[in-house]
Amino acid sequence: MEARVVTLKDVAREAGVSPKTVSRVVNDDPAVNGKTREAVAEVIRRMHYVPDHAARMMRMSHSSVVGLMTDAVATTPYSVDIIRGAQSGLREQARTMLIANTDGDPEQEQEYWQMFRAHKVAGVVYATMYHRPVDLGAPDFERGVVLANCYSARRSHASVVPDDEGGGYTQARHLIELGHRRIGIVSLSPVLRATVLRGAGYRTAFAESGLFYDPSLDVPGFITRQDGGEDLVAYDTALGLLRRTDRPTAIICGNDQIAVQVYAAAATLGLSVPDDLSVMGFDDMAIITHTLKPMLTSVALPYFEIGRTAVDILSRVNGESEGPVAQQVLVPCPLVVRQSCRQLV
Amino acid sequence: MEARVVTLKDVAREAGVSPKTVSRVVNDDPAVNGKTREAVAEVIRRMHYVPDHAARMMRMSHSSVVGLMTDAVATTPYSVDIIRGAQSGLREQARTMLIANTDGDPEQEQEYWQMFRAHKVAGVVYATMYHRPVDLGAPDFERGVVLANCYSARRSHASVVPDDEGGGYTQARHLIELGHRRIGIVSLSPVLRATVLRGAGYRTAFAESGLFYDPSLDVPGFITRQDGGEDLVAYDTALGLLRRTDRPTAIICGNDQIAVQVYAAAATLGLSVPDDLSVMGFDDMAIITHTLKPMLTSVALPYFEIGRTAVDILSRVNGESEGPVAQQVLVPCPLVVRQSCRQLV
DNA sequence: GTGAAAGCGCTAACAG
DNA sequence: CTGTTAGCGCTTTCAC
Repeated sequence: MEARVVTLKDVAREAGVSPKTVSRVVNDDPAVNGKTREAVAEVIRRMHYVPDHAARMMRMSHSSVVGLMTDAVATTPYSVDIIRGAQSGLREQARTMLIANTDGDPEQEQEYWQMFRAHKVAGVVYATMYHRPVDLGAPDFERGVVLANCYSARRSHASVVPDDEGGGYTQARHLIELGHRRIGIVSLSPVLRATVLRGAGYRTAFAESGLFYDPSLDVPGFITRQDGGEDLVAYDTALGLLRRTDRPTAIICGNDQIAVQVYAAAATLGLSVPDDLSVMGFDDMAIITHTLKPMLTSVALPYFEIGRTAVDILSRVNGESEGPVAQQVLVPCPLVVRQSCRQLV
Repeated sequence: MEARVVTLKDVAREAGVSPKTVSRVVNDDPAVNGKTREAVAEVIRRMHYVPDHAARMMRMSHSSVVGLMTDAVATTPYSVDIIRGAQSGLREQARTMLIANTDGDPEQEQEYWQMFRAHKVAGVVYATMYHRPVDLGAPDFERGVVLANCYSARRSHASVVPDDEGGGYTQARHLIELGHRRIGIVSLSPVLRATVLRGAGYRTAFAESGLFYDPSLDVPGFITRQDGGEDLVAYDTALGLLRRTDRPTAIICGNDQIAVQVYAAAATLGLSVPDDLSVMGFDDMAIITHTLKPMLTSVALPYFEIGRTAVDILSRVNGESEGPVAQQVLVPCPLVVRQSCRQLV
């Protein structure tokens, strides 16, 4: 059954035209007679002809494939949506995606850069699990590179990151609008960029409303150990916050996982969410937000949009589309209101 | 700076040998003098030569790229590990992966099959989010196809699926070994294959130990609506179970999300886990198992292994490696013991 | 509008 | 052990 794959030539012979004409039809070259085009298209369909990507790529010396390099994105529930977003954008551009997961290993990363070069990929989206600065291992990569969820401290590459500061602002602002004046914060590890940026957002929102930012109400939910591991301490720190005589009426969480701990701490003290305590999450992970009772109000990390935007920018970087090249894009983090925050009378 | 890419010929000229010799070095053909090889390798390194994948592929008429088609795997926290596993296997085979996410849309799937053909992929791993039967849209696809987390009812393709029955057995067995005799079950939607298979596992374990399987102790945690959506009813059904005068000493959950609800129901009734109630999860999703207090004992869905095994089988299906072709592979679901199940005295 | 010729970068098949 | 020749399937260039 080793049926030879049908080629351009086969189609040409069958259709009684030259290979070049078939090529023109395949590539939507307008310089083909309408009738000829139809006839050829018919033969193509009938013979199930599919253009050989390799041959085409060789001739055109670049591919319609985009490389996606990730440290652990494909690996984590948090950020897979970057991939989906990228895919969605590429589909519209009739391109496809070669995926490389480095697990954070520089050696693997080096290998994959090589591979991307070998494949002559049209560009690379470099995505990270955490929002952080990166220093690319392949400064000599010829094609466009766009960073997703990370950025180049030296600004050597375009990047797309979540607007963490805006997200923090949104968290605080929503609670303030609901009438809360005494707001606790259980944040992510202080070593994370997100923590710093969101902190700035909280402060702006507080200041706007004449609220005093009280550092003693801002406690860590995770602590990064020397060895790089993380300890989830949110239950205890939240408990501390809630045991105060002047306990906050609302708590802003660094992520939804922390919110779970805050719920638990509240339950331990017999406090009800949202009656006695409003809780605001971050990330909007469905698996948590929908599982908690009451369902968690959260600010979403727009991973899909990030992936999507990254490939859009990529096509511009490579000069294949119109518009100015955006060096840094901040994607907004939208508020998703559910039942964990209540209006204070 | 539009520096032309360095080719085999360039390297050959520079090294003073024929192109074919360079080709031999690149491909580790033993028929090359050690000294020549060293010299050529040196030039390759110096000139940053990377073999052109397209040209190579064209000549060899098949690619080193494997296609991964998924409905929503890349999309969900549950099953991304299939991708990681596949990637890990491919890396060892020095291959790479083209990824296609159909979002369950048959039209997209059709498009992507075309694309895989155009790329002359060496084979395709077809992965689904849920363990379920599939009917492939591309019966005429020439290369090997291996199903991951799904299977062909007509047995037309090799498949790799989790051993749900064994997993159910493991859940029940562990509790029985801890001395539990009265075991409740809060399962996934009864329409799911996993539910049926695990049910068989429970029964086997019960029967083995002379335990009576009481249907009234087996309640749904999710209910599938007519429109295909799912309602999480585990909190209420678990409450029902725990309010019985002859309440179970342990509950087996259909997944970790259900376990969260069971914890909540127990808390509502003032029951402590694991002192008053042992809870057994399924899936072993770190984000849940580690967040719950006490941490959840669960049976893992071996997604990584499934992806990994799928590409291993693929290389055999294509006759590129030794060993008999396995038509159906059941990957075991290992028990992960944490603190939510206790020994009954 | 259409076709003929050339060649992209590589490797299979054969010589030497 | 090494080199030569040919050609994979397509697109570019330039004729017609």
